[in-house]
Amino acid sequence: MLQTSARLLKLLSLLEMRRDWAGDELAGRLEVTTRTVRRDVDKLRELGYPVHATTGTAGGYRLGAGASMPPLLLDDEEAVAIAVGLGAVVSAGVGGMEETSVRALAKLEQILPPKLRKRVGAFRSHTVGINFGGETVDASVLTLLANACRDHDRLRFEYRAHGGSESYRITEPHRLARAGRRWYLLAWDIDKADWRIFRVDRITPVTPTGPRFTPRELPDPDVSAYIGRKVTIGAYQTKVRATLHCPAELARQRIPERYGTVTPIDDETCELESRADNVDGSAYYLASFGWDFEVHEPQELKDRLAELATRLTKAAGA
Amino acid sequence: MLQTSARLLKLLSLLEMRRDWAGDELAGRLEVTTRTVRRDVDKLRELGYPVHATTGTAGGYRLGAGASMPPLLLDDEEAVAIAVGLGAVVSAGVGGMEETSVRALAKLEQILPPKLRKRVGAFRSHTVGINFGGETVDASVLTLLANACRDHDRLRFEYRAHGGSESYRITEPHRLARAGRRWYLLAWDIDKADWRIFRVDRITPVTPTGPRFTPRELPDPDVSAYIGRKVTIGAYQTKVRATLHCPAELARQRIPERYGTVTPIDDETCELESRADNVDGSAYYLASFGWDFEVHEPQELKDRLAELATRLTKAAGA
DNA sequence: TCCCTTGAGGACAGGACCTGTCCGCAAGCG
DNA sequence: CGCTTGCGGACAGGTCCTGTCCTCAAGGGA
Repeated sequence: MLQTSARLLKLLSLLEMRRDWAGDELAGRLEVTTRTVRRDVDKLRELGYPVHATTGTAGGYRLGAGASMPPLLLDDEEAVAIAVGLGAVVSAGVGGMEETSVRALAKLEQILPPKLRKRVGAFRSHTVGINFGGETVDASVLTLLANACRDHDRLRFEYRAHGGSESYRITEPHRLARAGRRWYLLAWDIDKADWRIFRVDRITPVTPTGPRFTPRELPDPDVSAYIGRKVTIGAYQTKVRATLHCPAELARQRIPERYGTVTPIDDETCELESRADNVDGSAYYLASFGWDFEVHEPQELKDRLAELATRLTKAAGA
Repeated sequence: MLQTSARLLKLLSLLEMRRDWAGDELAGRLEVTTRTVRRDVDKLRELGYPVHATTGTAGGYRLGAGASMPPLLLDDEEAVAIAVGLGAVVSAGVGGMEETSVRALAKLEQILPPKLRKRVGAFRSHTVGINFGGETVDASVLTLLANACRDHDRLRFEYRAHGGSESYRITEPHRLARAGRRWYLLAWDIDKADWRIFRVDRITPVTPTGPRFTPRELPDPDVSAYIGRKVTIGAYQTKVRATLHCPAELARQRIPERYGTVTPIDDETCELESRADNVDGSAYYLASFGWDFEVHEPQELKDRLAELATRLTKAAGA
């Protein structure tokens, strides 16, 4: 019964929208009797979505957190907000779990009504990006690649090689992965008849995507490791060592374990050790804490800091 | 029929998961005949979710983008990724549409299974935050406040006033809003019997939330404007004027309209004018472009840059 | 061009399911 | 104690669902 299914969905949407609902209200909204509401609530429960109910004057229904994830019923604005937000996170590479985020974003964008997609696009172009020293990647390119991987669609794109020369590639995209601060695409290059790793920020995809292909066996089951091996230069290569003039506890609060390790020296200072792929990023990151610090290595970072200091001195004026 | 509804949901989930599905496959997954699959597909279409179908050898079903947003069926990982990502965006205040993002996040967290919620929490604490000069706000505090506003739950919290003194507040929370780089809560303070505006980063909420209350008429229908008027100090108050040593076009590419206006001076330089609430933020932002620049006002920003330059000189070592 | 594959959809029959109505019960709350 | 609100059994009429069978239509490959 279509009406029943639609009503169940609507009921779920109502329950997600507000926390407490009286049976009466729900019945009114759904245009059925309260008896039917009770039955529908039961159905949701049978489907595994725990709807709590309380009796008495202030009673009502309330959707709880269950064992599995219920369908998310978003209104237009929320959908746009998630697309924009997730896009910002993904393209800046913050938050961790990058691949999954891209997958989720791709899923969302695929079913996003065109009207909303436009709004997302408009927002992305007018929004201050999170850009923390590293290059950002266009979120729409990422979702396009993610979808092509998922759907085994052949992909054609312009690729700007390191030297600046452009080439036209026809590929069978297999995986999207992050290494360091960059996104990479692992794909089978048709013309070269071999696996290639492409930097996503150098890709300009050609739409529409091509015909479907049958996936090949990957050159290595652990794609991240494979990319990490192949893309030797750049990613998380340089060791950074610095003394921070602040208590270790404070530093630990501000600096996530993921970024690096903090070792106390005395009550007032501590040592930070981490790896960075991007000297600029590290420079801004260290500067942003507001503590005094000294960098011991790499020299490159010290040079960059000196350079930055010069620029800022000039910027501050006479 | 429960089975039918559940099957429709499962069908939708399958269609969201992969792009192309053969009728056979779907029938197998759903354990019904292909005839029933066809009928179910029809039902989805009637519900407004456009399912395209192609005949022939490479035929199959495919979910398209419709007029309205279909329910998002996320797997566990995707749900966690969205919660983490959106949390990062919201607490850093990037991406725009802050209020809606918080609403969406609150909705998601409310139905997030406890197991996943733990994973989200773990991730948040181990993750490098986006922290661009401004204070970040705890995403879980924000969602808690958003939910309290939505559900009209009384809220108790510890509040650290400007001077550092703590007070215990019992409030009726009404709205959450951003002004400048900060989050504010507009609430009715029970003890003071008046409206108060609280900075979210100074709030430590006490769980659980209290009993429900009936919302009052807001002191001003335009809450942002109201907060903007009341919170005179800080928010987007200072005018920033700087000369950038780069072509105007380039600057316009990097600097979103939202942040400020760029006026060309000559082919090599341009002027940037914007407003900032946060001198630190502006300092890092300007520095991050990699162009030479000079700040004309405010003096505070120049001081900060000079200070930063000193620190960086020291950091770069002898 | 022909044939195979795959989706579309009408007809049919048996059965499952849904809904509204009526009613007695239980649990909060004042 | 009484009011409000949710719970759920029973019942009857009607709707809807499913599998089966069959004929078409539209791509794609040989």
